[in-house]
Amino acid sequence: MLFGLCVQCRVSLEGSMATGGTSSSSGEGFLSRMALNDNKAGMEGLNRDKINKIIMESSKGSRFYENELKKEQQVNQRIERMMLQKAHITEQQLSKAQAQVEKMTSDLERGRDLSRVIVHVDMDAFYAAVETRDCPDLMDKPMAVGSMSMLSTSNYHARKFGVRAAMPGFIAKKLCPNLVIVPINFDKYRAVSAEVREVFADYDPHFLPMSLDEAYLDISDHLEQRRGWPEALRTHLEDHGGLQETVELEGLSPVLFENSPSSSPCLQDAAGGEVEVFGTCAEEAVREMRFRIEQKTSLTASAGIAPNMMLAKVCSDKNKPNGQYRLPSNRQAVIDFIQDLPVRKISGIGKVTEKMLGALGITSCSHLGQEMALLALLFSETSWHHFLHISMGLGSTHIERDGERKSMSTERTFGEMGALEEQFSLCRELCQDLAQDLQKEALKGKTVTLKLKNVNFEVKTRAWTLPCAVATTEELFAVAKDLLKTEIDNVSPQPLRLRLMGVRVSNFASADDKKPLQKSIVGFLHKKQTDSSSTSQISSHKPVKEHPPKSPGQTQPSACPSMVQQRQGQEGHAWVPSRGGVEVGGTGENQQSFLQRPESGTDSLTCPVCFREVNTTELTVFNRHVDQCLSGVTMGQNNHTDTELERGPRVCEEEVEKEITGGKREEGPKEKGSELLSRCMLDSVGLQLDSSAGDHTESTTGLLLYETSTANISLSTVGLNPVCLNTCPNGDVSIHRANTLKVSSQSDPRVRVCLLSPGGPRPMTTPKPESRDHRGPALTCPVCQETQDTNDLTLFNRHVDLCLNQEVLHELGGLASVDRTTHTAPPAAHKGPCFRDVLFTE
DNA sequence: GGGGGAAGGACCA
DNA sequence: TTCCTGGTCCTTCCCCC
Repeated sequence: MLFGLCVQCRVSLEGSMATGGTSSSSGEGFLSRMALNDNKAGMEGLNRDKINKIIMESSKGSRFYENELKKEQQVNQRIERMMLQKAHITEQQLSKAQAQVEKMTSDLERGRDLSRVIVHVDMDAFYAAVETRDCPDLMDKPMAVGSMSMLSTSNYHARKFGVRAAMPGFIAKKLCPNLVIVPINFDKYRAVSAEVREVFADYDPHFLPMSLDEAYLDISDHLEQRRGWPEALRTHLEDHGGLQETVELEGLSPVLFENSPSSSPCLQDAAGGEVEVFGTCAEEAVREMRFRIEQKTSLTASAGIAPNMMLAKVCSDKNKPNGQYRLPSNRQAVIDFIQDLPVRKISGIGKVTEKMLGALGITSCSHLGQEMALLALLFSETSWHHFLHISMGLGSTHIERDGERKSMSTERTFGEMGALEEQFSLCRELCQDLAQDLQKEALKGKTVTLKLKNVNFEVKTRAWTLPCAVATTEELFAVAKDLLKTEIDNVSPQPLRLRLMGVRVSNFASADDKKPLQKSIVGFLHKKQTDSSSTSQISSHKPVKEHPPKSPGQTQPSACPSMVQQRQGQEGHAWVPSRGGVEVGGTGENQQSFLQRPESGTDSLTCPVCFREVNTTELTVFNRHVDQCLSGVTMGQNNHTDTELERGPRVCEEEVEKEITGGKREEGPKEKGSELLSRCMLDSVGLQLDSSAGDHTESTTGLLLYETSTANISLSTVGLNPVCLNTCPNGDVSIHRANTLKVSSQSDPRVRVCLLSPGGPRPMTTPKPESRDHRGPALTCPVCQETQDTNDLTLFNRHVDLCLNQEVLHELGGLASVDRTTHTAPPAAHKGPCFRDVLFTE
């Protein structure tokens, strides 16, 4: 393990923290949460009092110390509350809880699985070992990797002075003035880690890396095969030139395999080199793995072998460094092993939990088992279930691979920063970095969180959830900057004095959000069929056969936001509705899927690759077309030109953007821009406006007016900038696939639709900060351009709708006028921000 | 009262 | 002079239905 923040905790309430904030084991007085944790390999027998005194003297009075003090007091208050609760527990409650615990225990016992052989491998003092290997001068010196601010790990010489991971370098220097601090070099460690992982893969191709220096492996299948292996496959040549010499010179770790002597002696190979033959059992396989790692990297590893992940992790620490430990796969051995194990040894029990359990007199896993009824009454269900598993020696026997990522973030610590420009500039940089990371993994998330740590080490997080997933720098920054501004306003006129800023994206709502551009066609189709919340009606559409997914190099370009949005929209993502205008993502009957027959009633299906209608309802024929399209994309030889397939929609967008925002529109007649916009919008989804009914003009206010009886209009291409839309009375307008507008009307054959074109005549204005609350972005009406004196999103949406209605009606000949400033309507049913709230800020 | 979002914190490497 | 970074999960609080 590297960099674990493992500070020894006091385990009783008697500490004076609760009263005065400091306690002492030596009469000197110190914060227990800051005291040295010497429960680590190479730190046995240290003078803890002396070391703690130095640590406290270096820290006392600092802002960090004050904050730690505050946190310690909070924990103590938690413990006091818990003890109060405990005092009120009745015998009856306890026996009821006991019955519950017993039932669960027997259920868990029945499900105990001892069949797997799980290995946890941990490289010994990894970063320090790499640096020492590459710079032999460091061999006999106390050294650590990190900076004066923070150390990542230390070698065994340094540990003798109390220097360890997660300790600031300046304190380490006080403990050990001769300490050599080597700057961290992640690239180097990554390269070595890759070599180690190559070895892991030979034993479990699906191993689970936990960090650069740690991994879990399930070697059950390997052992199965290994039993039949001839000796030659289990024989490895020892490289004397590198490793062994180094290890002996370093004196950092014991001689190879000191703790797990080989079952077979070294033999001479034909060339005179020494070879090592390994056996077929689990210990031998792991010993071989460690041998090969050492041969390959000159670095040593420790390992634990057990029937589950929790136990394997504990076992790997048992014979560290350069050792291994196997816990036999039988129930009694597991129970015996767990009995005296300190709870703090268990992954997941940190200093706070240890302290809380300690207050109840629980320090070992056997105590945990004895007090389960009490714990069931004092802790949450999740917590006591976890405790019960630990007390029974149960853990995961299935190594979860390819677990879904839940969030992605980036943060930076710096010297005090108070200047606004600097803060906003950094915020943008962070958004940019994060956007790049998101792009690498093709991720988009709905929740953007800003993390701030002030100079007093107080951490604040402020989050905002959007109706649709975002990923670009601008999208992230639009939210993050508003969150930041709100925090700045909150402390105004004082400056916001920061020492850390971070931006996080989470709430990857669905698999489609995560990999919007890597979805197979069958996934695309199935999504539509299985998503009950989707608006699609796959009427008459049976499952379509699977097509091979495109290779990474053939994925669609993701650089263009509107295209991404469009593709997402095709996959059924809802565009959160605003009041009064169009209803989106609902269950309206007007909504269609791509595979739905066109409104015209002709028997055809729309190809999801080329977006064209195929005049058939025969799925085999349709599939053949899709196949051809796909292979055309793959081979670059489609019925359609490269330009159409690869650049078509994109080019259209660019043309549109140029038309709208550039000089073209002003150069030529207005109709030209409108025509191009219309054509491109429709082309981009392969749909056509009914020319006999479609008719549109551009107004002086930037509104594009459509008159049509039946049409599908893509909004994505005009989505480069905010788009508003509304309808005239009697228009049945809906958005399906999130960005395609469908227009039809039973009552009026000529429905009129209005789109507010992007880059319209009115620039967005800066919101008035004083009119905002702390909950989110400022609200500026995109129609009247007035910053609204309300924080209520419902009222704001209502205002926008009213403004739009007025604007539209005016454009279409005018009916009734609407007072934009009146907000008399009942509040809308939805909560939270809508699409507009996000886009129409600054 | 339950669901869900926001905020904060514990814990990990 | 100086105490990290990036991630997951859980708890608590609060609002809304």
